[in-house]
Amino acid sequence: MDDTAQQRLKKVHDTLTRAERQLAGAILENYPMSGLGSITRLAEKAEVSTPTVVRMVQKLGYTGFPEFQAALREELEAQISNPIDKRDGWSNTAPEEHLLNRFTDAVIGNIRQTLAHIDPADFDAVAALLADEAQSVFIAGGRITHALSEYLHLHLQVIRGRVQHIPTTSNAWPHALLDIEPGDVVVIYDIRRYENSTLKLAEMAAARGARTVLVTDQWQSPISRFATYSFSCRIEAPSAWDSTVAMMLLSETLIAAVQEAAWERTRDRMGALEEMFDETRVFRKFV
Amino acid sequence: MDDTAQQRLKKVHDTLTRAERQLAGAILENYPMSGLGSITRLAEKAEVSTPTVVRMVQKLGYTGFPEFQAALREELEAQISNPIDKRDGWSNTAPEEHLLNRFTDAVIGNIRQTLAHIDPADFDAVAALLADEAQSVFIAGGRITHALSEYLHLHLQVIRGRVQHIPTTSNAWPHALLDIEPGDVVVIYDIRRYENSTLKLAEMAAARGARTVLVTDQWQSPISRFATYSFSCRIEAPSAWDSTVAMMLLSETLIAAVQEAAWERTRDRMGALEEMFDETRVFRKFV
DNA sequence: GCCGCAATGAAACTATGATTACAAAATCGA
DNA sequence: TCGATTTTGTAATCATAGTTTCATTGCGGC
Repeated sequence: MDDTAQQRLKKVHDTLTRAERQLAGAILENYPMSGLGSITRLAEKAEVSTPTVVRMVQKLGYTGFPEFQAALREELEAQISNPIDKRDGWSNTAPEEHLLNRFTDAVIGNIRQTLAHIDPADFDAVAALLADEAQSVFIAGGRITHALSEYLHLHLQVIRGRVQHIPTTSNAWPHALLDIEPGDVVVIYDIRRYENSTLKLAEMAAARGARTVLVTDQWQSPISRFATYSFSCRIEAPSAWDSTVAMMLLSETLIAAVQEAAWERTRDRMGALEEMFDETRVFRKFV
Repeated sequence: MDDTAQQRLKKVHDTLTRAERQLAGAILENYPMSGLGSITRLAEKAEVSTPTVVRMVQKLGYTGFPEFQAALREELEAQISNPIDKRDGWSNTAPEEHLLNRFTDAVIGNIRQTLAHIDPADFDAVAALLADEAQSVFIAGGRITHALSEYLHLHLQVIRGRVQHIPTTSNAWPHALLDIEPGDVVVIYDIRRYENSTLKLAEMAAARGARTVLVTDQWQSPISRFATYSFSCRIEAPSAWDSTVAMMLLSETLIAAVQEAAWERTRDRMGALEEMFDETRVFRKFV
C-alpha cells in the first residue's frame, strides 16, 4: 500500500461517494499541484467541504491531510529530480506507443489542422445562417457521418424550429426535397468514400435554390462544387477507418455558436423541453 | 519586480545577513521543494529561527511566508505543466477569444483529462472483450449519446458479427434483453442527465449475467455500480450543452484497437461489405 | 573594556488550518 | 411513500503555522 496518491485515487475511485469523486477529480485535474495548498483552498476548488477532504484522504490510507500533502510533495520531488520522466504521452500510465497515445496524437493533429483551415468569417456566417429561423434547415449525412448529422439535428432541434434530418442511407430522402425552398439551408456531411446519393441530394438541393453548407474531409467531397460554404476537416487516424473527431468538434462548436446567437429562444425551448421530459418520466416508469 | 523567487534570492544575496544567507542556501539547495512545507520545517532545515524566515521573504518583496510559498507553487506549476497547453489559439486567423478557440481549448482539456483517467489495462481488456466473437455485444445509448452508440455499432458490425444496437430512446429496448445471455457484453453510453431507462437496462443486463462496459462523464452515471468496466470522460464545454468529443475519441480508439486485435476477420468482412456496396450501387442509380 | 547597533532566536500571540461532533439532506430499500 | 441509512456540510474545537515583540547575543568602534 505504498502507491502514489494518484494510483490510490484511481484504485478507490469506484468506492467513493459523489462529493469525494468530485474532489478526486479536482485533485487529478492538475495533479499534484492542487493538493499542495491548504485544505481550505482545495475544498473550495473542488466545491466540497473541508471534512469531505479529510474523510477522503483517510479513505486513501493517510492519517490526515498533512500526511497526504507530505506524500504529494515527495512524489513531486521524485518527479522533478527524475528528468527521464518526460510526460510526453497523453496517458501517463500507458507507454508512449500504446494505441491510446498514438491515436490521440493523430486526433490532436487533425484538430489543429482543421482549425487552421477554417475561415472564422465563414464559421460565423454559417452560425448566423443556422440561427435564423426565416429559412428551414435540412441536415444530411452519409453512411459514416450519419451519427454526426443526427447529433447536429438533435441539438439544432432544441435551438430552433424548422429543422429536418435527411438520412441519405435510406431511400426515402428524395421526399425531403419536396419541402426545400429557395434560400433554405442544407447541411451535408460527406467524407470518403463519397456517396452517390449524397452528391445527388446536394445537386438537387442546389437546383432548388438552397444554400449548402458542406462538412467534408481534407480531400473535399465533389459536393464542394455546389456548396455555398465548405469546411474541410482532417480525418486521418492510425486505424482502418477515419476519425470524425474533428468534425464532431466543429459541429459542437457550431451548435454552441448558434445557441449563443439565439439564446433567448434556445432558453425558452430548453425549458419547454425539460417540462415535457418531466411529464414523460411518468411513462418511463411503466416501461 | 516579478522575477522568480530564485532570481530574487540571488539578486539580494549580498545584502543578506549571515543567518539569512544560510537560509537562502537551504532554499536553493533543492529549489523549490524545500519551500513548500511549513515555515517551521524550513527553519529547522536551515537551522535558523522562523522569524528569520519571515524577515528574509519580506526582504525578497513578499508580504509574508504564505505569499512566498504561493509564488513557489506557481513557478513549479508553470515548470511542470505540459507545454502543449501553452498554445495560444488554435485558429490563427481568429482572435484568441473567438468561440472556435475557446471551445477547442476546452475540448483539448477534456481529452487530456479523459486520457489521464483511463486505465490502459482496462482499455485493453475491453478491446479484447469486444474482439472476441464468443459472446454477443449489445450497444446502448441515451438521448444525447445515441449518435455515439450508433457510431460504435456501425463500425463494430464491420469487425464482427453478433453486434446489436439498443436505442433506449425508443420503448422497444426491453425486447433486446431477451437475447442477452450470461457472459455477453453490454456497452452503455450514459451522461447527465442520466436516464431512467438506461439505468434500468443496465440493471437488467447485469441481472442476466452480462458484463457491462460503461462510458460516462466525470460525474459518473449511477450505472457504474453495475459496470464491469467504466470509463469516465470529461464533457465540459463553453456551451449550453456538453461536449462528447472525448467520448467520440475513446470510441474511435476502441474501434481501432478491436480492429487491430481481429484484423484477419475484419479484412475479410470489409471486403465482403465492399462487394455488397458495389452491387447495391446499381439500385441507387434508379433512385 | 564599554557602548551602541544590528542580528537573532525565544516566547507570546494571532490567524489560519485541520479535525471532530453533530445535524441536515439526500439516497436507498422495502 | 415512508423509515433507515448514508452522505454531506455547518459549526465548534483543537492544533499548528505564521507573525510580532522583545530580550539576548555578537560585533565593531571609541
